[in-house]
Amino acid sequence: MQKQNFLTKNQQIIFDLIDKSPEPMKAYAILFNVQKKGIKAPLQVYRALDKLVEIGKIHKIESRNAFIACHNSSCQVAKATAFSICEICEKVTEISSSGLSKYLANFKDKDGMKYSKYNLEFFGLCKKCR
Amino acid sequence: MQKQNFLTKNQQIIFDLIDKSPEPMKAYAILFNVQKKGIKAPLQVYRALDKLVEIGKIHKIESRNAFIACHNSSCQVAKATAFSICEICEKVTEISSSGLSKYLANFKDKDGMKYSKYNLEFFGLCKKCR
DNA sequence: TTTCTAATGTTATATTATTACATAATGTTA
DNA sequence: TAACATTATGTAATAATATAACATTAGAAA
Ligand SMILES: [Zn+2]
Ligand SMILES: [Zn+2]
Ligand SMILES: [Zn+2]
Ligand SMILES: [Zn+2]
Repeated sequence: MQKQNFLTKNQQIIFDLIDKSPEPMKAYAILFNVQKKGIKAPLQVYRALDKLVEIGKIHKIESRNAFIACHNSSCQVAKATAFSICEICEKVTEISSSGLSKYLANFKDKDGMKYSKYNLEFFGLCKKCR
Repeated sequence: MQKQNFLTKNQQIIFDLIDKSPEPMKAYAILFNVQKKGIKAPLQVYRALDKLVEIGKIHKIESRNAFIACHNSSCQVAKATAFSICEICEKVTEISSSGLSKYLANFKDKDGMKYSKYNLEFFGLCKKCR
């Protein structure tokens, strides 16, 4: 379940673009690409991005200020995300490891506090770049 | 060892400011604060920040575009960082858990790849805000 | 001293993101 | 249906974050 939200026109246009992209897309690159479809202003892009992030259709790669589509179709990881990022070619892969997500969801800080929301970005070299 | 690098004048001024701050500081807040000390331009701040991050004296909180001093005096975690962030008061605490850092350093992705560099940001409510 | 490198100073500009306000579409309830 | 609330859109302006380019200076090192 989840993720069956209906998207509005702008949200769908922007999601489709990100979903087709082999690499994370930046907001203004998205804007440039959707101008021919009538989305003319940054705010229109950011509003769609905010919503798409909120419902878990896309994720923001914080260290890159870029967005990728979620391909963890089965999960509720909208707010518990992990990625590997290649420092040469900038390829980003979403990690879906139940071991990792369990470990992090059960991690307790020194006050005994647990966190269900987190973002983890691993950096290294991808297969091609090694 | 490490972290015994000598800082230049600008680096020291900016580090001292961040180190005294109880919360993460943003680049332009730093700029505003150090203008009376002769640091007048954004680039001077960003250059010092880049260097301080590189040598591990400070860390960037990617989701907030802000910087905090490292207080893990003993460790080499300049490039393997974890934080908890309060979503109400924005308090940020650096997590130093050898269990967590070992787990992440030994984590293998589905290609068997390990990563010694990572950034993890947990989100939740701090003690005060709960 | 000469040379090399890292750091600095300065201006301009690029990139990323939000505020403010008006309008339209959609959903909910009476 | 009408009335109302909520969400999404359109548009312009601007704020906030970050870098490019180039000249100069300070230190290290040979
Ligand atoms: Zn995902
Ligand atoms: Zn690569
Ligand atoms: Zn640290
Ligand atoms: Zn708090």
